Amino acid sequence: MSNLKQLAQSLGLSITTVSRALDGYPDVSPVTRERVREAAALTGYRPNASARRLRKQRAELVAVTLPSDPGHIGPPHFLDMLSGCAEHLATAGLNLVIAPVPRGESELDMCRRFVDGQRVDAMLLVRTKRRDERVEFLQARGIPFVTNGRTESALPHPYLDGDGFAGFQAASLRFHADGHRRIAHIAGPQDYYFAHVRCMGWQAAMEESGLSSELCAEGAPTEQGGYLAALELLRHPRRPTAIVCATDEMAIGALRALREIEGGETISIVGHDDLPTGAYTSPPLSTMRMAGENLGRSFASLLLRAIAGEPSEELQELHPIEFVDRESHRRSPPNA
Amino acid sequence: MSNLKQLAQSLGLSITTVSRALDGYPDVSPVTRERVREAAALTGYRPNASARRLRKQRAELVAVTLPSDPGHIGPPHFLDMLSGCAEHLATAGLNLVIAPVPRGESELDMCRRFVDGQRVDAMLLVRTKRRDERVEFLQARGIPFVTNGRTESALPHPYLDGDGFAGFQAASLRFHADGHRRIAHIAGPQDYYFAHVRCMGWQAAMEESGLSSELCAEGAPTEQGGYLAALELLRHPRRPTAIVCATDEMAIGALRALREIEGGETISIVGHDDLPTGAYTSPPLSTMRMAGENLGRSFASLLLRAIAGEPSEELQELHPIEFVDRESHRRSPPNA
DNA sequence: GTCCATTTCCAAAACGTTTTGGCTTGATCC
DNA sequence: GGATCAAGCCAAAACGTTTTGGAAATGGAC
Repeated sequence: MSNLKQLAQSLGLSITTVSRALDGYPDVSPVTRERVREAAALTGYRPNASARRLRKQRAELVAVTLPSDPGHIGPPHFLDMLSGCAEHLATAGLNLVIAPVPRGESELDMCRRFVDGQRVDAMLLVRTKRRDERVEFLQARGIPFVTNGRTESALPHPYLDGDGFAGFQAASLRFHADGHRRIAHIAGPQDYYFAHVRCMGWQAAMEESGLSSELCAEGAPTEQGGYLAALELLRHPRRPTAIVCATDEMAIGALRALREIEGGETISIVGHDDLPTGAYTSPPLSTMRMAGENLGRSFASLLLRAIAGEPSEELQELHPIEFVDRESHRRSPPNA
Repeated sequence: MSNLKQLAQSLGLSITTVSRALDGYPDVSPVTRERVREAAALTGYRPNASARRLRKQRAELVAVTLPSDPGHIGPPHFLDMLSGCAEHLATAGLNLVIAPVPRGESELDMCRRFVDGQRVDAMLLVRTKRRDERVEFLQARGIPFVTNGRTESALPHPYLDGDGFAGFQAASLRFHADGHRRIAHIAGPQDYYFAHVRCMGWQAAMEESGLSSELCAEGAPTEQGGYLAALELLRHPRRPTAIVCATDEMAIGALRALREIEGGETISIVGHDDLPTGAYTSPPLSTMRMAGENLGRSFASLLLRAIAGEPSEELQELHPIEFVDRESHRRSPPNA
């Protein structure tokens, strides 16, 4: 509506003075400062965002790219995370834009568009792959970014991740300690870092316990993927007595498979993500979760510090994994 | 990186010509146009977003405000919807920013901030209440917007909604036709339009069938809310034999209550939203859903048409509700 | 050769802010 | 009384685009 020029004219002051008064510069007398502020509040003046952005050479925007597999963008609580992130970014005057990748375009193209048009000050990357071309691109361009999940990039970069290796190792060892000797893993697609590292954690536990690593089935990171993978495992001549699932969604699909197969209810299972729904499945799903609350806020904080120029090495958070014990991890103990 | 001036200089042309060549104006000769385009593609030139926005007086942004109840922002597939919306908006050069409402601030304040700073060209409102101050504000300001869900506003405004009344009426009548005579409703908070209208649909069916409307319990629109409401209903001296739940999340909570109570497994239940998880509950949850695919795209389309100035009356979509029959709606038929 | 129309290009203004580098004014100091 | 200084204000430039209103060159008609 109103702009600085009109406000200045109505006050009989220059644009400069009004601008500086509102920004609290010391070279404006307290009395004029107050006068300006009152007038601004009265007319509901707010600086034009585009103009400020142009002048300050900052987009005041952070983008997060969303993979566009229909139906499954990360875990359902992902939006909560984004929301928390956006909320914290807003306190620094930044807004979060969501940028789904249209079919036929790569996530890299998306990044390029945002970066080259100077549309964003930083980017948030999710679903990192072990070798992630987005990371390489942004590193080359020198654009601040934070990833949700690590990568195998040669150069260090800011990330926030859970220690999936330790988590899945511990979960598998727990099953071993409970007497299980045939412990299976339902793995996610191995080009994703998180899926790979969880699988490695399970494998390490198997080796450590002297157990076989043959009971591993890979599937899509969805209920359907978990369901199919579980069916595959259950076809094995010597069935597993416990299953460690890469995600809760996969675990929920696996639970369905267990219900459909005779004797399936005696098989223990554990997932990862702590989906709200997990408490309401039958049996209630035992699971794991990244420790720490309000992770969105942590992402925002990392982003802001990356924008401020802090070195990448200091912007890496590896959170421990904690167990959420419900019932599915201790069904009838194995007697074989 | 590079800007129009540099590009123009390197080509020995004026800024004007380069700009118009890239925009395909007819007063640039085909040969120079090609020359310019090649150079632009080569250097990866993209116009500075802020500058264009300032000059064109458009923010190229649409905001969606997110209520900040921790843990529950609409149904889990909400992000899919937003993603679809953002994707379609992007084809028109608009980006979608998510704007969670910080504690201590109202959704109205958020709207005001975005609108007065000319940060957005339009807004998307979710979780509409029957009387919604955001709607009133935006109408007064003349800012384009679309709501997810109707309101009781005096003036018409663009919306996209499911016909909850008809859906819940039909679901309740189906139970009646199946022989149920004690049909309960688990309702959401009644100041939300969707919750209110679903409750009304159930009530209408009760009247139509000559049944009592006493079996109604209200709760928070979460698993927990549904769980508690179900427990309340089951304490009634003459239990319901069927329950119509305002949302799937509430229905999933209610299912848990049914499992905990003796004889609960004979009670039929139906939800609304068609959450992916519903197919994996025990029993698989029968539910309802708004007809139409890619609703996000519909939202985007409505937004674009609202920005283009189409009258509100033509931007109202009321989608029918369709049933998704799984198992929970036909447990052992009532014999009382 | 003159005139007109068409093609092709461009200088300058505008969008609304922030920031630089002053300019006045009045007080203080010697 | 002149030099010095601080306080308070401001004109103008800059950010990078789009758009307006021509200007120069070309070609054709007479």
